[in-house]
Amino acid sequence: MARDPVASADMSRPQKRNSSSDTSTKSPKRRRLRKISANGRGNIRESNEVRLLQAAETVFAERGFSGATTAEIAARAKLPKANLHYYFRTKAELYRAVLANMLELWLSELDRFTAERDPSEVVAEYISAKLNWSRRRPNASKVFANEILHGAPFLKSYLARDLRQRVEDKAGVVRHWIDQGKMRPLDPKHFVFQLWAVTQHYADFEVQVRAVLGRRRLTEADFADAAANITQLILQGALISPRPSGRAHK
Amino acid sequence: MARDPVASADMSRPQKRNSSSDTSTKSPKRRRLRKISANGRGNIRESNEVRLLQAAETVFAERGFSGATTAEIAARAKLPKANLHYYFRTKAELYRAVLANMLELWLSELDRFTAERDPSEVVAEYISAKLNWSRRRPNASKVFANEILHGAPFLKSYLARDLRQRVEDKAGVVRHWIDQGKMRPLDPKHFVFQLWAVTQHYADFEVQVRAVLGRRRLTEADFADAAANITQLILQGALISPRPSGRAHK
DNA sequence: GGAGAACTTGACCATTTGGTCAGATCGTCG
DNA sequence: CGACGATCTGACCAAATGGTCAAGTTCTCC
Repeated sequence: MARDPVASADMSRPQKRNSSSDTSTKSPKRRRLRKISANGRGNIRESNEVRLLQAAETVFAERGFSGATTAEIAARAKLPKANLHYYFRTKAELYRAVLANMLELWLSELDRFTAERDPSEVVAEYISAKLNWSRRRPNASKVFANEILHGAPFLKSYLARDLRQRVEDKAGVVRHWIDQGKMRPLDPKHFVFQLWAVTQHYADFEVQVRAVLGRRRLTEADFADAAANITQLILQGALISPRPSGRAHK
Repeated sequence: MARDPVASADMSRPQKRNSSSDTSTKSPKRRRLRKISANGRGNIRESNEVRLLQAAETVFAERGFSGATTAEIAARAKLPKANLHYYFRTKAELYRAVLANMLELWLSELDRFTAERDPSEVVAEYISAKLNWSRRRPNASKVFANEILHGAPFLKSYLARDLRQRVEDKAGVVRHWIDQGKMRPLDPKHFVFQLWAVTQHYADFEVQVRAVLGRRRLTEADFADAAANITQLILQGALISPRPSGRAHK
């Protein structure tokens, strides 16, 4: 129950004109205040919003923002189209909600990058976690990829503010590890890009991966292979395993 | 809009132009037979097709297949829309042309993977080459990425045939290198995925990269940094540099 | 029990958009 | 020069689609 992802949708409620000015959400008009009778049960709104969000994630992933139709989303959610527009006034608002819904999850994955921890452990964990997202929620990744691919009309400010800051911070941690001789001297930001690239690839380019591997679907084993390969590549390529010779470790 | 653009060859659209005058010479799949007067100069058709293809690449990259409008493409090519449809009967046909136009270039880059050559040299070259494509023709990469992202409706067969076979072949080469102790024992296909992922990332996720790096545009220096990072990561992570002492690694 | 909010939905509508057409105009070659 | 195909293009059109409405139906709570 809890895990209400809709919470983040808050910011997308009072949506209005869009285009590229996303931060301007001033909420000029409070949406119908939801009664939400304390009744712990049967919150119709929540139930329907979740269904719509899930359907939307799938459709947006498959068709992109322009290619997706509210009719198809509604159909997939098994609701009449007019009902979809009752919960989400516009396609853009629904799209925003889907994005917000996912960013919340992603951003936090970088939290484990802290100077005190051991980089090889952190990196291995991160790869595993991101790869898991690619496996469990490929559509979320695809919607995000599609958004970025087309110039991030809705996420420009998110990228420039939150994400940039976050990476800036974590780059500091990586730099610290480098200074400590735990990592090779590489550019921290590019290192992060590389991590993102290889892990998200399995969701975004899933069709290609499947075609090349000759699979009808990517199996758990395929992801295990991917994880093993990526981990080895990154750990060997970017980390410096504590050698008996040099300075102490841990 | 057409539900499924895949329709491999939906040229069934009867042009109903007339009933005979066209010599009914549908001989080769080729459309209207181009006179191509030996006139070495001013081949109008070619000139216009090129302009349309370039405009289309840009628009498809920015908007995706569904989001792109033939009107915008035509405008960008500075031609009336009807003229666009004179050269490319449908949006799908134009889109196909854009894709084909690029695959031709990409597929060949893998040619350098031959057993005789030194892997570290080959890989470094490949990374550099792919990264160059990302820099010089980001739109081509984006159109491709978008196509794959949405299930490769137009490229399914290409992926399953040509690409798969090509990777299969090159995987053999990588395996050979591994057997020779020149590379670490990794999965060859996943290794290729990793190469693609990190290099194309700079074209497909350009906006994100720019945002995080705080650049208005990615500079040559940025790509140099990327190349250095990727090369180090991959070479250190996947190759085994000839050690004076025994080959014992690990 | 019933007032009013929350929710539902079929019917509509204004735009957008891919694609067509028929009548010009241009270019080339015998 | 004249024929004829290649090229050009403004005007259209039918289908698709985002979004609106107003008339219901269901819930909640006093």
